[in-house]
Amino acid sequence: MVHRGKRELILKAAEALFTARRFDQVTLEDVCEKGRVGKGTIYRYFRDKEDLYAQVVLSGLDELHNSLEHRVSRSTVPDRELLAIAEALRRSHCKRESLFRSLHSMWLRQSVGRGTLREELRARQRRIMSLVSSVISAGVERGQYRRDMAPPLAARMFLAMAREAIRRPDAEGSHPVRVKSVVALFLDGVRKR
Amino acid sequence: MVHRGKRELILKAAEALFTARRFDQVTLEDVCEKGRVGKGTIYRYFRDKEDLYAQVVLSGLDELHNSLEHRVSRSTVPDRELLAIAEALRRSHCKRESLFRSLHSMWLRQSVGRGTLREELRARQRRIMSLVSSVISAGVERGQYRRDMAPPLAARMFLAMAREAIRRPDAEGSHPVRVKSVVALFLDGVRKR
Amino acid sequence: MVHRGKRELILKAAEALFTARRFDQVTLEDVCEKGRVGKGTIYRYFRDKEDLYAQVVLSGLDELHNSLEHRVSRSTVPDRELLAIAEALRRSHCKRESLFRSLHSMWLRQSVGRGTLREELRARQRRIMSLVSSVISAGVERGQYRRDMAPPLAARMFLAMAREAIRRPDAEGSHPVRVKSVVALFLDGVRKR
Amino acid sequence: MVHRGKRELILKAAEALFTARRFDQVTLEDVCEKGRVGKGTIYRYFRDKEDLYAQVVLSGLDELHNSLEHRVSRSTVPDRELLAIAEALRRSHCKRESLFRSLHSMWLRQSVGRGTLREELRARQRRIMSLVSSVISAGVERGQYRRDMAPPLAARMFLAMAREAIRRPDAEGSHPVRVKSVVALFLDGVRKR
DNA sequence: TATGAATGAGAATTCATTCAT
DNA sequence: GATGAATGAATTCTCATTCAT
Repeated sequence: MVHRGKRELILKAAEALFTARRFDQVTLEDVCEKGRVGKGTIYRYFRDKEDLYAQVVLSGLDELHNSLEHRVSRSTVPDRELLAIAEALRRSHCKRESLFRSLHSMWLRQSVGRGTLREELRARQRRIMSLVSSVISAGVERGQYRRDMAPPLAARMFLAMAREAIRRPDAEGSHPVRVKSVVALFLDGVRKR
Repeated sequence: MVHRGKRELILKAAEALFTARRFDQVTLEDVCEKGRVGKGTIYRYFRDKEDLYAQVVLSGLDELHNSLEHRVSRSTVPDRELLAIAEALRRSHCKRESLFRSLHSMWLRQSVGRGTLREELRARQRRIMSLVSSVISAGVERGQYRRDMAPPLAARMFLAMAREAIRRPDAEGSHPVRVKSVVALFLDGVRKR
Repeated sequence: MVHRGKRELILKAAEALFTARRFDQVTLEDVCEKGRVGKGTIYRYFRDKEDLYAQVVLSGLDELHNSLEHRVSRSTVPDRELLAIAEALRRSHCKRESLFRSLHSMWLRQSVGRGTLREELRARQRRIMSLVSSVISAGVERGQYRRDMAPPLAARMFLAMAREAIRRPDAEGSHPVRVKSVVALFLDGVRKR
Repeated sequence: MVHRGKRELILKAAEALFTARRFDQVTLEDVCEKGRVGKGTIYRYFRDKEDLYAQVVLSGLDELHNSLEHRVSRSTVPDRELLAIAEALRRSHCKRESLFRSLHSMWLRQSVGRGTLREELRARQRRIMSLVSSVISAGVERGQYRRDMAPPLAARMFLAMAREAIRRPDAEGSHPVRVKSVVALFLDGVRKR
């Protein structure tokens, strides 16, 4: 952390705060204090509070996407790739504990940003989605996965499960174990044969 | 809708608004207008804005739980019960379109309520969770479901998937169809045999 | 306390509260609770909160005046009468501990009531004043008191001293003793002869 | 009055207003207007309205104390010092007409401030009291004043009389004259010899 | 007459945003 | 560029007052 631009400093501080608390419970003064910058400085890098919030989310999604893409591009066995993705999500989660939960909740809440921003957010989400979807498609094409399960829907389910498995509260087993169980569940279901 | 207590009126109005917008984007004046009550009336029934918010969430979770419990208690075939639950979730969603998404995002965000309220919220979530969990347990005991999949974890996955399937944006297929697909996925996984 | 009219009930409750706290720190709800009456009832007997306040003050001054008048009319030795008045003030103080301080502070603060009320208040104060003043005048006429000390001014001083001697905080000696000292001071001053 | 800190500006404005009207009859908007500052500025210097009120009182007492101390330290004849104090009180009164009455009424009313503030207020009052008390003690030690009159009690009486003499309403004689009469009364009493 | 639920005007307070330094 | 004191628009919240029962 030799030298980081003010913008980055603010972004980090805001990320930590927006994740821990609600939008209205984070004041720009909080951000300044945490980021060790003056109040006016924020306005040099971000249009307003809303913009800062959006940038936090976007940068988080970008980072997540990069981390996933990196994993996926290597292996070519779908099962393994899915496990790798789940693992990547888990690591990303551990590294940025806080943001993850925040992203998740923003993922749902449509009310982030107005106009263009909203669209950009959607685009990032779709990008991640289709990355997973493409892995499943590959599995279907190779004849390993069921043809009657639409890959985009399956991808959404996969991500939903992965996220849920990673979230903290009072769940059984350690993270890595749960992640493995979940991938297994996704692959074979709960029903006995 | 002959006569409904003011409290209920306020709750309904607040539910609609809090779901559509962020906490800070809903003013109490909005709630008054929508609920056709005076500004002060809110404070007769709720300690403050924060409390109103919490009550909205709690009442939503209660309603959901009741709806699910009603479904579960009849059938005794786990597969069918799971489908029934998914259906109940879907209907609950359609009936209270808005709240559902809100609940979902609050489910994640830890920042609802301080002290007791937080605990109460947790309790409701767990109650719903264990309802589903018990259905899966029954399946395991009957030898229909895999023994190596912990029911509580499976239940969480099931709910995560169901929620995700029900959420609106740009997904393929109609709701009922997606719900069925998802239950199928949960039961048998994506892998071919 | 066989039966007391609602008006009296409210007055008593208000007196206790207005004395203990600032005008704005007493809500009509407090008064209702203490007086065991409904909120609307207050408005049957008093125009508004301001009026209630004024009535509390006026009734307190009336009671004080009656108590003093009673004492004065008997004795005819000014010295003794002054002592009697001081004693009466002290008793009145003990009996209605709270009101006394309140009266005292209202005595000063001009901001009680608007228009007629203000005048009425002044009238009561003057009535008490002149009662004491007449005692002093009598002393002057009898040649016992100095002719160069205007009775009205002396009366004001006497009351100011008496009040101060009676007020609570951290003063030396018991009440009765202090009262006696003060009358002595008023009669002969601090200077040695 | 080239440049005065905002804090001072606010304090002056508040002092004038709080003295003329009751606490609840002074709005912060009034203070802003009078002080020519923005509404938010008040909150940079004072925790809340209550705090502003308390600071007004404390600063008033401080100023009064300084003014008295200045007078007392010069002369060494008790009689003259008492007259000087009374004069100082009168001037302080004329200079800050309004505050004086306010101070007086707060002096009595216990309901200023909670916790520490209350204590601070008491401390200032005692400081002024003991300043006067020390002058009287000196008189006693020099054999000029009666030994049977406790200086602290006498001091309280002196201040009570001085205050009363200075207060406006409908009193006979000009201020300076009344002040002199009062000191005379304090020194020699009303009784003829 | 008595009541207290309902009301909304009005005040305190907060905090994003600006701008002189 | 960076800063943070100053601002006031916007919001929450209180509570005197009304009025249907």
